[in-house]
Amino acid sequence: MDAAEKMVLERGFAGTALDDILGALGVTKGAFFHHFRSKADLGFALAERFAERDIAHLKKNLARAERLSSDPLQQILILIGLFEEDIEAIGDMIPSCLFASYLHERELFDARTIDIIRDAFRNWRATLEARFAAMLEAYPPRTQVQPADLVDMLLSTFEGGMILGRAHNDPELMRRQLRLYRSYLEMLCKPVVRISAGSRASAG
Amino acid sequence: MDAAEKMVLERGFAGTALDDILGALGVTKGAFFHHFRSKADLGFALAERFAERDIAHLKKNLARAERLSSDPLQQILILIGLFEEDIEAIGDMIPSCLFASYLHERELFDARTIDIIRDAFRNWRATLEARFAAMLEAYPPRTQVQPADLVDMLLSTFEGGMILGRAHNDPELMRRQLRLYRSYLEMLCKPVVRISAGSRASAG
Amino acid sequence: MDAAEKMVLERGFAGTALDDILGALGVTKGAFFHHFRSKADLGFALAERFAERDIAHLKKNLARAERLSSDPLQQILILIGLFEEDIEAIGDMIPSCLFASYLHERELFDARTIDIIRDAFRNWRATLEARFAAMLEAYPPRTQVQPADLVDMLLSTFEGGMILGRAHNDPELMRRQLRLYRSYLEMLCKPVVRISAGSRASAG
Amino acid sequence: MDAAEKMVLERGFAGTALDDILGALGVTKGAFFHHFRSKADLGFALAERFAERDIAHLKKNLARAERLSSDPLQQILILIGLFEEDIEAIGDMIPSCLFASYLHERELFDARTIDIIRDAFRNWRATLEARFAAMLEAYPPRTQVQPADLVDMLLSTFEGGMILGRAHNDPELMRRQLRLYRSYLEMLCKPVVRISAGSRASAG
DNA sequence: ACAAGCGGGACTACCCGTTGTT
DNA sequence: AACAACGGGTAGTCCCGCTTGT
Repeated sequence: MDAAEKMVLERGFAGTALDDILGALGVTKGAFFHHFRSKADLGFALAERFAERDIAHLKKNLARAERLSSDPLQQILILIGLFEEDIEAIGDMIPSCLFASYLHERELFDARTIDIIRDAFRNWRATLEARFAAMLEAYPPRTQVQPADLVDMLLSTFEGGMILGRAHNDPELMRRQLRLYRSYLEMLCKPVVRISAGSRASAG
Repeated sequence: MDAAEKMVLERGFAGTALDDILGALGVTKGAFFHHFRSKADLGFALAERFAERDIAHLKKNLARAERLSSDPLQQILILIGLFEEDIEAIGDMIPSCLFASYLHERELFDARTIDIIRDAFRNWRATLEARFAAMLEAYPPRTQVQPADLVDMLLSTFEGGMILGRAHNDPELMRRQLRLYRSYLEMLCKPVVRISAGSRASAG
Repeated sequence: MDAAEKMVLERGFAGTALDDILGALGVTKGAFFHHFRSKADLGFALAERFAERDIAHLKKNLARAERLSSDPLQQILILIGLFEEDIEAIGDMIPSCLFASYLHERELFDARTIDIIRDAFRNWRATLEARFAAMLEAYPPRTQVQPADLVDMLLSTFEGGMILGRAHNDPELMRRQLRLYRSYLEMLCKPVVRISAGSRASAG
Repeated sequence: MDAAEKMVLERGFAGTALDDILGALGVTKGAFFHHFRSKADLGFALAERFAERDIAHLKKNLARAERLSSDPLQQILILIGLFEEDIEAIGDMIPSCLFASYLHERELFDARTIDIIRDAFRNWRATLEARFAAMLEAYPPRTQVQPADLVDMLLSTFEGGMILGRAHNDPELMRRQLRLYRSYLEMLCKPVVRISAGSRASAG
């Protein structure tokens, strides 16, 4: 199933033949069709599994961040940092998102599968929106922003970063984008300090 | 060819049968294979065309932005605003990027086609990096940032915004993200307002 | 598979559509491609099978000839006679050689398939050369000849005879050629009769 | 047209696409179909041309042989020698016979084209049979043979030699077979001369 | 629960011949 | 006389899912 996911991420769902997956795994058709009703069913299961792992990953890092700090801003900054670490951990491989892949072949999937994807993204929002709201509450932003948009911006940084990373074949690219996003949040939430002369804040 | 692109964007390349494209256009296979050596050849031509239009679109908006202001920061802010307008103009349809689609089926394409994509992204960098550098020169940023990363962040906002927009079926999403990106640049480059009372920055 | 061979022998490999073969056999394409990777693979299998039968046929007749006589010359003459009988047995049908057919479409086949053919011909040489050498040893020939060339001459008589037989639509033609070949060997190996005046040898 | 013939000899007629021939020649379809009604028509024309050249080649060498000697046996031996020379002249290339090629795809051709081939072979017989008869008349053979069979044997040596030559990729093979054939004729026709002791005839 | 083989259809590619134009 | 473009049909390949047997 990991193998299936990997192949789908490299070739797309339609571009991955069942025979290829099964051949690579040494599984026969008979075995496959015992567990899945159809290829679309496998697609659905892959999406479900990906969504579960995805949200579990988020939850895990979030829990760690919350243990490491009780400050709403710090929690979020740490969360992003943890994601950066995770990406670094996988080395030179550029991660890829099954959801993005599916969305580029949207018409091939039934509504059920697409719902999984939408729910997954909503789950991120549901999980993080309150945290971002708390952060904005605690650190009034210089610009008025919606917590939901900040969550989307994080997800967008993931999705966009993966695509750009693949295009440039640069595993570091996404981490740089995440750092940029983090510095954005810091800047957004850091109160202006200057008294008189035009000194300038320098974020770390 | 527009039709072909549209179908590929909805179903992916492998998921789009030649018959579907040709049937929709009323073209016969004989005619098609007279002009293209293979389906992959069509894929290449689509990528080429998309890259040309993509960069032409950037150049056009960039030229307009440079006519509207001579300030480096303003030019970039206007540029982003023009993109927002363009997105608004297409209404409820959520735009999609052929490059992202191809990258999700990367193994199906030959190196030549993938090169087109990488070159297109490099072209954005090459075109905008100097402008962002000029902007940072004129408006020293609060945080040290690389111009190239800011360009990537713009592209990432496009790519990520399209994916999220599709996931939520929300045509407005990407515009909100672009506005967020714009406000980020403003914040980054706007000199610190000098008030009196000694508030304090707390960096992480 | 017999049907496939027959059709290929009448129309050539490229000239024989898979549909024709499958249609004649009542086999579906799905079934076919389950057993063969490609049409070329069928071509290879046909060549292999033909080579096996070919050499088995030779070996069988050779064994029979060796049982029927212990004289090296007689063994070879008998061998040729057995081939004549076999040809006669198939009646009015003119035999045809898959190898010759393939060699006339050589560029369509991969090296692997062509190797099968070359090996088959070498197999004839390897099997018969020693016998011909023994024959020449026992019956010093009037003219110096190489055993390998005599083997080739036998094969050439087969190949050429089949082609001429087809051209003239004359099933007897090859048998006449084989008889000619046999009489040549007899003449070559029969010691000169010593009489007095210029009498003449008359072989049967 | 030479190019067409060459391609057909390497790939067979069905295996040679019109587009390939035309592409190799830089000719367009329009031009082709002005001169030929169909591909089959080209096939016919190729056969005709090949037959003409073939018989012209025979006639030319025969005329030369007849100028070089007035003895019927010598004429034939010289004729064969001239063919050997011609084969040697083309170097390492192994000649191939369009007729044999066509006969291996017989069902693809109409009767008209096959007739060309049969007539060509008959033409050889018609041209040479009388000469062989004269030879046998002048030099009573040791074995009773039909002149027509000796002609066929010559043709068979050509056809078989070409096939074997290709199989072994040995340009010399056919020449060795022709020499063997020549020595056969010499042996067949040379009167036995010995008076007493068991000397032996040596052909040259 | 799994394995092997098969069926039928769809897909890409190709190929011969034609058509309208120059 | 020649050409570019095209049409219609077919060839080979593949692929999903079903059937049958263990």
